[in-house]
Amino acid sequence: MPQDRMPTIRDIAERAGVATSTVSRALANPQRVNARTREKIERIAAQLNYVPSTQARGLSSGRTGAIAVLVPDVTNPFYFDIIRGTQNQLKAAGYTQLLVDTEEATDVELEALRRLRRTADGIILAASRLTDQQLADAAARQPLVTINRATADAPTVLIDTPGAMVQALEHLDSLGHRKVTYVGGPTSSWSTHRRWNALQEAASRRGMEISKIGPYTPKTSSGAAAADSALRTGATAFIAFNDLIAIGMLQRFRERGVRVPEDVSIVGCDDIFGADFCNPPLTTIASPIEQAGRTAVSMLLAQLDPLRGGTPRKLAVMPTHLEIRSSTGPAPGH
Amino acid sequence: MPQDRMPTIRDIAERAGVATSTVSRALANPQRVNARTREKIERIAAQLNYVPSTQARGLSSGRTGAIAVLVPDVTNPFYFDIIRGTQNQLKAAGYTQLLVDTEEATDVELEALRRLRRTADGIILAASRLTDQQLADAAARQPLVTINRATADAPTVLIDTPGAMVQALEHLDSLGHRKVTYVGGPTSSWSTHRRWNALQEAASRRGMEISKIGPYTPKTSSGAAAADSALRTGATAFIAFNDLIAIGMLQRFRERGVRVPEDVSIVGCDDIFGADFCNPPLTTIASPIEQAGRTAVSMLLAQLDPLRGGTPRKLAVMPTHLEIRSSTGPAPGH
DNA sequence: CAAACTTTGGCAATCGCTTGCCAGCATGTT
DNA sequence: AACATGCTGGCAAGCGATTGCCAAAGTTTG
Repeated sequence: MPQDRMPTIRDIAERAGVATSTVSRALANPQRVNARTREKIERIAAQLNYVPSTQARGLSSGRTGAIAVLVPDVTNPFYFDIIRGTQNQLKAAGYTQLLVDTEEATDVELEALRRLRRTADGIILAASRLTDQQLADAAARQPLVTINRATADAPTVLIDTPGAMVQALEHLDSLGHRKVTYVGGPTSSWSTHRRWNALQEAASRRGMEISKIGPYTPKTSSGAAAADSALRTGATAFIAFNDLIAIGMLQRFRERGVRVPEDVSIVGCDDIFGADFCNPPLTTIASPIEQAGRTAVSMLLAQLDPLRGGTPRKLAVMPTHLEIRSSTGPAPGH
Repeated sequence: MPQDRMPTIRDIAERAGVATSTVSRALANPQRVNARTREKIERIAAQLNYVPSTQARGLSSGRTGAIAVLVPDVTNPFYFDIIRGTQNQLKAAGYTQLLVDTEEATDVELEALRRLRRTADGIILAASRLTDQQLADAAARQPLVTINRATADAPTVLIDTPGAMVQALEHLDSLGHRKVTYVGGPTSSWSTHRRWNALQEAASRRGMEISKIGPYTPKTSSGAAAADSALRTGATAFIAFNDLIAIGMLQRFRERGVRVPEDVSIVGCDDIFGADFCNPPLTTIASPIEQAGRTAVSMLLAQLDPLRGGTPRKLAVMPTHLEIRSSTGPAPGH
């Protein structure tokens, strides 16, 4: 692999008969240099197939040109969409995306944050497992935007799932379900508490009976246990923390011969890839996940150079809606 | 955001009363320095919450500590498993993962490769759309490993899908299908040609009739057109380039009232997330995708420091098998 | 035509860390 | 006792870009 020394601005400078500083300016600051000189330099650069060293540039400028995206689990389709959103927007802005999987673990998250302090210009933190204090510390050290984890210390993108939870409850109510169970996500997840609170309140307002089981890991494989446990609550409808769990439950119900939606109804959350083609297709809370990723990037970039970005928003709330498919139906005996 | 100047080895050196070179060595090359000095330095470093600058380190050492992973489409679940695999292994080896979406476009891929020459220590190129010549050039410039794209110029990880394609054909044959259609992927995809060739050969050996339609974009949304077109071939069984297309076809058949597997059988490829819970569950060619990602990383790292890695392998072939579920059944009238 | 600007390009310091080379000292070897 | 070795740690030269400051040349202006 004979990768001969890469050309530097110095090589260009020599061939062009100018100083390196002129080359640097010609490339980064075109109007600072005479058009003829610039063209000459550009020509030589192209000819040498010159690529500036991000490293060296970063050293003097203090920026790395990279933004890190931290997600709890890269394989969770929910985060795919986030990543797709950030990827798009970052590329458009000329940034590189560093993808980090924090394995749903606080310490991994903290360690990543620490290392990245020098490696990335900013961080997008999806569904952080950190405490308020830890988040505040992190935000004080580096530009940060959180997704689905509100904090006073950093701009946040929230997907308004709780809002649609209420819709889901109404939907179930109108189908005659009086007793509903919420299938909770990981205890460390801020979202699951938020959703449960919204549900509780809405249920009591409508005089519906609601209970909670869990916590469950947000994977389809948790669905079996969740399904069994859910059945024991005696509820006729279940609202799952997310689609992964809901899909897992669907599979388990099928195994056990419990018919959906004839015997029980089930509502998922997120409308991830697969929610529309599982069996039966899942009624779920659809969220503009990808857009959340894009918005997070915008908010972060605005924070990075406040000059251009206008007033940086501190909070963006993404609208959601209930996507009714076939996993919900009339309560038995209705 | 008052991120006060970050501590450097110089700060540590001052407090420890040693030279910066000693600090550098204490941190990077522990046995090169007296134990007492080292401990002192380590203590101060911890106390200052020191994080070395990857940039500066890279400048002098010439390595960036980052590996780029290029995939044609981040939202394709197939690549997500690859990404999960690389992510795991890279983290274990202390590398950072740069994720780049090449948008199934040759020029985006080339440009990314160019930029990354200075930014990453090595590249993992999944399902590259490059020509042999372009690949050879890239491989000559930087350490490179390809996945599902064989080339003589770089180590390669291949998923032996063609092997299992033959199994799939046997399976269909034994169910009485005599006429099969292959639903092809993008023309620029090396894999689709490879699969089609394997199928053609196996079909002629077994005296089965095989035809091809396509190309189709590997998304579920292509499935509708694929399904309609597939039906017109008069075949009773279809083998799709990948699960995404297969799942899209499943949906379309359902819409059109074509029963699977009673009327037609369909085989997917990759066994991605969702293949087991779609309706009906998809018979597909299961591949150890995540392991392919891990293997690619190992091969790349072996290439990066040949000292440790032993003989770097030039080719790894991942075994596959046919996962029979419910989308295949006896041919009509059998 | 001189004073006052502008434009253009070079010099050199700097960013934070690594590393080759050397010197001082403690040990070990004849 | 003289000399070869081995440990440690400091000096200083990079790595490849950016940028403040300055000077020479070119333009405007009064």
